Amino acid sequence: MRHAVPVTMRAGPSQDEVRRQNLGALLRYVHVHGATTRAELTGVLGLNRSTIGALTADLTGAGLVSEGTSRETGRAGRPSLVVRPESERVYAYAYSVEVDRLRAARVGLGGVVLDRRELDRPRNLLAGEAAPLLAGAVKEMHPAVPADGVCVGVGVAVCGMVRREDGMVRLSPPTGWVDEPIGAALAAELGIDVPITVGNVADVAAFAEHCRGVAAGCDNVIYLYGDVGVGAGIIAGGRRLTGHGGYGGEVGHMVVVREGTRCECGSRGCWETEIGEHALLRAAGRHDSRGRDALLALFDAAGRGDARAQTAVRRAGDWLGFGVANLVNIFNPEMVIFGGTIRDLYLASAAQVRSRLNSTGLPACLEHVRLRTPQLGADAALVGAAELAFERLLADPLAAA
Amino acid sequence: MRHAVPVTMRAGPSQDEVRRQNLGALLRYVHVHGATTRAELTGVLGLNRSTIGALTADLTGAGLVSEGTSRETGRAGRPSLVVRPESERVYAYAYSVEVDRLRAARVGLGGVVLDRRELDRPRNLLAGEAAPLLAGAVKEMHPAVPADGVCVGVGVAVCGMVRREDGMVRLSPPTGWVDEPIGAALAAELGIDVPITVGNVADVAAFAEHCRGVAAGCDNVIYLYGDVGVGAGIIAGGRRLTGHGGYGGEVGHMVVVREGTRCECGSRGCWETEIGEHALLRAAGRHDSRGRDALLALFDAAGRGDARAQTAVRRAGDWLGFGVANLVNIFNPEMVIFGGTIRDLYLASAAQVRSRLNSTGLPACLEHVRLRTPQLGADAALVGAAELAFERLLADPLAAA
DNA sequence: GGAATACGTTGCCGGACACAACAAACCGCA
DNA sequence: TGCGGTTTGTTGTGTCCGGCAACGTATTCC
Repeated sequence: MRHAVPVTMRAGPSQDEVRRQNLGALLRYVHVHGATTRAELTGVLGLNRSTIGALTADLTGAGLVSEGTSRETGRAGRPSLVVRPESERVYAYAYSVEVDRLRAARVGLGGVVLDRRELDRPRNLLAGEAAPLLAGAVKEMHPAVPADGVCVGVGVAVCGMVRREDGMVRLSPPTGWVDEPIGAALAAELGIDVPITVGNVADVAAFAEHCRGVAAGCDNVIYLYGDVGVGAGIIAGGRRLTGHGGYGGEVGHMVVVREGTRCECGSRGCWETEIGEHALLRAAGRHDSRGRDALLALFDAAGRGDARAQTAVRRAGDWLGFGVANLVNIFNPEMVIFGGTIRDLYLASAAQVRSRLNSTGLPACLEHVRLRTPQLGADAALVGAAELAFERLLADPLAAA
Repeated sequence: MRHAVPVTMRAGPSQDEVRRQNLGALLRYVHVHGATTRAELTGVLGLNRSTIGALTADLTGAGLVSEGTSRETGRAGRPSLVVRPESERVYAYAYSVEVDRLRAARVGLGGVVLDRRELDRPRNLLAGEAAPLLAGAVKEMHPAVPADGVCVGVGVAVCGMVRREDGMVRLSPPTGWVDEPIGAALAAELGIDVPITVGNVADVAAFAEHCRGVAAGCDNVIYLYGDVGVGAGIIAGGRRLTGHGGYGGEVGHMVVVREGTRCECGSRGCWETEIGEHALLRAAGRHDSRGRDALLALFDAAGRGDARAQTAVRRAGDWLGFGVANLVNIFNPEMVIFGGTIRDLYLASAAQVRSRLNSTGLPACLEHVRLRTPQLGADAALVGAAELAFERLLADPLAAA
């Protein structure tokens, strides 16, 4: 008996899909690389001059890009027109829900942060209460939007497990959220009729670094992100690894000590019980402190020679290298990026990380791994969240504009 | 300073690429699903009747498919022509290099094994010596090939880490291979001028199960494969996870016990030191035996109530569930398949596996996971290896034929 | 045996890109 | 300042591909 035939089998693209893809490729290029001459686009996209001309005409007509004369090139020949993204006019709203902060930004096409608001987030603030605050920030930013501005979408970054299909936050120990429908709540609160996409912080930060950060051009990347817990955004074969439900990348709950410390997730010995914020502060005897500042103070103390702090940091660095080695063996990535608090831990214990990585990783997998810290800084989550929204535009520029 | 512009940026497909993709989609469909009526193809591929007609005409002209009248359908109307793959004429050679066996097969388009040879593999047989044997098997099979037969490629499955770019076997503890260029050796030995693709056994078996086995239609799959060691073939987002160099999926060397048993890879406490063949036999006190038969005898003894065997099996089952939980948390797959000796271990200790998986896996990740055993049996590696070779044909049918 | 149904085939159409020819803009040099 | 060389934008033409509609054909049902 033959199994059920899948309803959709990807056939090749039809005529107009070719056009959509080419428009998307052109727009994506100027979105990622900034203003670009038509001559350069011809070379990079491998299309004919006339085709590039037609594509830019379409995009200009839709108000997504504008053309201008280039600065003097110093070379002979007619100067090529420069295509630049309409960063001021075409934008997305980006949110980041963090442990103790709510952040909102208006991000222009091309990845520029045009405007931003930040609020403290009281502990135990649920999605239903956070949504009005976030929507309020947007309303505050609204007057600065040009009259002909067009919002192409909303992206949200949350430090938790997000169901891909509807943006439900299934579990987020740092914020205390369990099954909080932040996507739906925001949709109800914001009047505007644009799609809302929710993603995990580590995922979107990885996405951002892959688009326009250290990992540009790398198709196999693991981005470790630590706040209270530890998560990963994984790029495999150039695409985000989301898993079936959208929960992929929960490396913080990879168990590394069989009957180890109890974890918030209910299991024991998870990786984050060894390299997370709590673990480090506890190991250093600082049971009462918490938060990123406390962690930085700890690293600082270790740097200044505090023996107990040093022991705790080295131990955590060793565990960091251990987990990274496991991930490297599983994924064979080209680059591992240490973000959030993990960045600080890595910088404070690079020797331990490398040592353990080299002893535990398979030689072949270690050959081309580069260990890096993020390039985009604190805005990575916002830029990445906006990137989620822009994806829809880039997939079909004319329809979304 | 802007980073270096990537040399290639995927533009949309050109005109003839559309044709290639549609030809590939049609050929892939009949390759995977067997003989199909043109009417059904019209529905599944979403193309017009006339287009399907033109595509099949092209493929028929290239000798890749043939058309015939269908059996009576019982429905009114003119019966649709049936498109079937030219399984007898279009074929690939598939090899499998296992611990103690060398296997070769001629696999027809559609995935049918047309002919096969098996040889014992003496321990310590290197690639340079294996290649002539494998080539000899092909020469033996040659007389049975029809006069107008066309070989579209060669695929090789090896139980080890394979460099993707050139098919070099970097490390294969079971066979004792280190940096053995099996791809190049086979290319030199076989006179035929066809591309040779080498892959890891677990990878190709996963590929086969994803194409035409239990995992058909599942886009996020982990296929665990055990022989002496343990590896995984991983399908993420519908595509094989190869990693940067091709070494992805080495889950057997995920360390689960920090300073555990020494592993052949040089590290300690790797997962396969707890669930591999050696580990099981050792734990059951059967230090002198080895190989799959010994393992089956062990499971048999456990099933009959042998206390020591039961303890060993349950313990290994628990570790199996433990590692699967880690992988499920990282990948959020839709299905986990237990193949090779891991299949037997799973069947002998399903209760332990599930119990540990449920206690260690994150609830959200466990929601839709299905645990399965392979559907393709012992031929999975050969069929999968052939699939590697067919991939090139399916990507551009007319050029490859 | 005729009506109904479903399918293959053919010719035509519009969309998309490549190509070639021409026009435009810039540089360098005399 | 003027001219050739160079590079690029623009426009018209050609080719390819898939959709569409009309027609012919093969089968079932009544």
